[in-house]
Amino acid sequence: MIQNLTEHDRENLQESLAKSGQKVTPQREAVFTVLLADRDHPTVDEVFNRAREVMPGLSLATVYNCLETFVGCGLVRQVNHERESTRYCPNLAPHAHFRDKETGRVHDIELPADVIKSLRSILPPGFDSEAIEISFLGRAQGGDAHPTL
Amino acid sequence: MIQNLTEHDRENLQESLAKSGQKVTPQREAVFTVLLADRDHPTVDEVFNRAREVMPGLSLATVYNCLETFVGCGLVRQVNHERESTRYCPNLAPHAHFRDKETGRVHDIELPADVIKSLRSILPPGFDSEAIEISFLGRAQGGDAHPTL
DNA sequence: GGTTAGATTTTGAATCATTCTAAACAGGGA
DNA sequence: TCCCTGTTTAGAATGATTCAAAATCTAACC
Ligand SMILES: [Mn+2]
Ligand SMILES: [Mn+2]
Ligand SMILES: [Zn+2]
Ligand SMILES: [Zn+2]
Repeated sequence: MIQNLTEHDRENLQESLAKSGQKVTPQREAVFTVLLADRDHPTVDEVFNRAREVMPGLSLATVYNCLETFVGCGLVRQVNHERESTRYCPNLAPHAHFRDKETGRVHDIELPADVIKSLRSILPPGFDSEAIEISFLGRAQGGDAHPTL
Repeated sequence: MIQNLTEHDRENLQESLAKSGQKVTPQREAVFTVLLADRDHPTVDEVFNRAREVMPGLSLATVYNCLETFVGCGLVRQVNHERESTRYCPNLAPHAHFRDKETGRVHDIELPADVIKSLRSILPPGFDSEAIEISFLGRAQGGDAHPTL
C-alpha cells in the first residue's frame, strides 16, 4: 500500500527540484512516493508497476524521466550490478550495497567515515576521486534486521 | 603490435582451460593474447578489433564466447561501470578500479589486505560476502605511473 | 476567461550490447 | 574414413534504455 509523502518529504522533493528549476508534478510525486515507500532498490519496471497502482495512466518513459531527474537533483542514487537493470536508492547517506546471490535482493550497508578514508588512502598521487562505489556479493542469512528496513 | 604469449602465459591458459575440461584453440589464444598485451580494460569490441588484426576471420560471437569462458575459468575479471559495455581485466590480484571521467580510461588500484579487512568488517552479522567490487570515479592527472602500465 | 510559451508526459520507434539459434567446422579416436 | 563432441560462425532475437515527435499541462499574461 502506497502512503502519501510526509510534509517533510514533499518539501524535500519540492526544494530539490526547484534548485534545478524544475517542478513537482503528480507523476514525479507518485514515483518519489514509491521510492520512499519500500527502500528495496527497485528496478525501473518495479517502480513503474508500483506507481501504476495509484496512477494508472503513468507511462514507462515518464518513470525513466522522473528517475533521471531525481538522480540529477541528487534525490536518489542509481545502483548497478554487472549489467542488470539499474536500481534506484533514496538513501543519501554514504553506504555500500550488498547483493544477496540467492534472493537477488540488495541491502544497504552503512559506510563509516574511517573506512571511506582508508579507501581514499589507497589512491596513488594524482588520482582525485569524487565518488566511490562499493558492492558486496554473497549471502545474507537470517532475518532482515539491517539498515535497509 | 600483438606479441605471442610467453611460455608461462600459454601454460596458464592451457591449465586453466583444462581444469574445466576445455581446450586451447587458436581463437582463445588470440583473444587471451590481446587481453595480456594491453591491460587497458578493453570492451568486447575493442578486443574484437585488436584480435582481428592477427586473425581476420574471427567473429564477434567467438570473442563473447572466449571471454565468457575465461571469466568462468577465473582467467579474467569483468569490469562494469554503470551500464556501459563490459570491460575485461586479466589482473588477478585483488584490486579496485579507477575510472577517469575525462578520458574514460580505467586504472587498476592496488588493494591492500588490511583495507579489504576493514571493508569486510562493516558487514553486519549474517552477511557473508564472497566478492567485493570497488570503483572510484574521478580524474587521474599527470602521467601514467601507476599499476596499470 | 482566454492565449501562449515552456515544461512535461506520452507513444512508439530506434539503439545497441548481449544472448540465442542453428548450421558449419575441426579434430581426435574407433 | 566416419563419428562424436566441442567450437566457431552468421544472423536473428532480446531487452533495457534512449530518442523523437506529438499531445498535454501549467503558469504567466492579457
Ligand atoms: Mn535481508
Ligand atoms: Mn592514467
Ligand atoms: Zn542503497
Ligand atoms: Zn583491473
